[in-house]
Amino acid sequence: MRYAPPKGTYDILPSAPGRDAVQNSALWQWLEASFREICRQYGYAEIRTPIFESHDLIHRSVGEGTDIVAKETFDFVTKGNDALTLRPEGTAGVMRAYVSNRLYTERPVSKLYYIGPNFRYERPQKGRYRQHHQAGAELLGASGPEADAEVIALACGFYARLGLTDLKVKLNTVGTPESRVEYVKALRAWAEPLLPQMSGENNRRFAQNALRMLDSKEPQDIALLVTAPSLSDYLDEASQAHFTAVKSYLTTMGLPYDEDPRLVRGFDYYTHTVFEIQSGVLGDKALGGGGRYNGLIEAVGGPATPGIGFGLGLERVLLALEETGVAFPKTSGLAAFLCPLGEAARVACVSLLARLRSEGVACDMDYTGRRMKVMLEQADQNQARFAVILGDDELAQGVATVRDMLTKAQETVPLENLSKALV
RNA sequence: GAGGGUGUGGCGAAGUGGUCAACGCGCCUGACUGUGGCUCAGGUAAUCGCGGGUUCAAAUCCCGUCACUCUCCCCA
Repeated sequence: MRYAPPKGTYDILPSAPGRDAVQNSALWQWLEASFREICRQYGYAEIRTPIFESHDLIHRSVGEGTDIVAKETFDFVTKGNDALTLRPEGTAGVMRAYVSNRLYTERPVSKLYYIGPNFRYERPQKGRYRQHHQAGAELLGASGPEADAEVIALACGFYARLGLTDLKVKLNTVGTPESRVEYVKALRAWAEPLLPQMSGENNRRFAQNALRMLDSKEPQDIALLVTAPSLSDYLDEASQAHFTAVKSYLTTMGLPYDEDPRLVRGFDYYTHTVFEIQSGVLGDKALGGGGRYNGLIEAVGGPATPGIGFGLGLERVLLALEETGVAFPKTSGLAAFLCPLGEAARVACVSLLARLRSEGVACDMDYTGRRMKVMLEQADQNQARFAVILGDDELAQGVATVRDMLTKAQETVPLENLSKALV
C-alpha cells in the first residue's frame, strides 16, 4: 500500500525543480525569513501557540454563524473527552495565549507575530488547501487609528519586500457592536420581504449571520443589495472619526486603498476597521486580510483590550509571486564538497570533514565511493563553491587539491590551511 | 454543497481494440583507469489507479469504485 498525503495537504521538499513552488522548502525559508525580518523592523515579536485549541474557544471567537466555523473546522474529541479544534485561523489562539499568560500585565502594548499552519475542511483547489500556512501579526492594547494604519502597512510592506505588485487594499469599517446591532436589525427588516428573490446562501445567512449577506457574489443578490440600507448610516460619530483617521494615515503613508462598503469579513469578532488585500494576478483572490477586534480579548476572558491584526496566506503569496514572474532567490550551497579517491583518502576525509565543520565551514563529502566524475557532479548538485580532491598523491604530501567549481581553477593547499582557502 | 476534467516508469507525456506499451527528463554504465555542467553509445525502471464485464484479443469499449485536479460557493 502506498500512501498519498491527505487530501488538501502536500509535502514540502528540498529544492524540487519541476514541482509546485509551494513544495519547495527553500522558498518557505525565504518567505518566513522575510516576514520575520519585517516584523522585527516594525517591533513585533514572535509568539507560537498550539495548532489545536479548545472547540469552544475557536467556535465562539470566530463566530458560530461563520462559514469557517459552521462547516469548515476539523473538530475532534480526545480520549480524555476534551473537545478540540484544529485552528482555522491564527488570531483566536494568540488572544487565548495573551490572556492565559497575562501578557497584558507586562506592557501596555503588545505586538506579536506568528507563522504557522491553519486547517479548514474544504474542497481543495488552486491556492486552497486543508492545511495552509499563514503569517500574521496582532497589535494589542492600542485603540487609535495609527495602530490600524501600521498593521495594514506591515502587511503591504511584506508583499512589497517580496516584489509583489498588482495588489489592492480593500477597506471598510463595520463600526461598534452596538451600532452593528442596530444596522443588522435594519438590514433584516429590509431583506425579509426579498428573501424569495435571494439566493439560498443568502437565505441561510439571513438566519445565521445577516451581515454577510452583503458579501454575496450571486448576481441576483448583488442586484437587490443596491437598495439595502448602508452600514455607514448607522455608525456613531466616534466610529466614523476613527475610520476617517485610518484612511488619512494610509494616505500619508502613501498606501493606496479602495473603500468597499460591502466588504464584510468571515469572522464575527471584527469591529471598526476591516481590510482585505487582493491580488490582481490571482483574479482578485484574497492574499490576506484582517481587522480590528476590540471585544475579542474580553470575550476570551481577558481585560477589555483593543486589538487589530491580520493573517496572510503564504501559499497564495507563492502563487502570486509565481504568476507575477518574480524571480525566486537562489539558495546558497556548500562551501566545499570533499572527494576522496581510495580508502585511505576516505578515512582521512571523515576527520577532515569533522574538522572543517567545527571550524564553521559548510561542507559535505562523497558517500557513494564512485568515480571522480560522479563526485564532482554531486559537488555541483550541492552548489558547492569548491571541490576538495584528496587522493593518495595529496595524502602523501599532506595537501588537498581545491577546485573552484565555477572557474575550474585548481590549487594545492596544505590540509591545515584548508578552511582559509575555502572562502 | 454543485458542476467539469484527468488517472500510462521517479517526473512529463504518446498511444482510442491486434506482435516484446513510443519518446523526453531523471537515474545508472561506458567513451573519459584521478576532474562536473556539453556530446555520444548502452542500460534501469510501468502487473497502463483499482475491481468487474464485453471480446479470440482491452491502456484502448462498458459498469462500478477510488484518487487527484479545476470551477462555482466560501475563504488565506
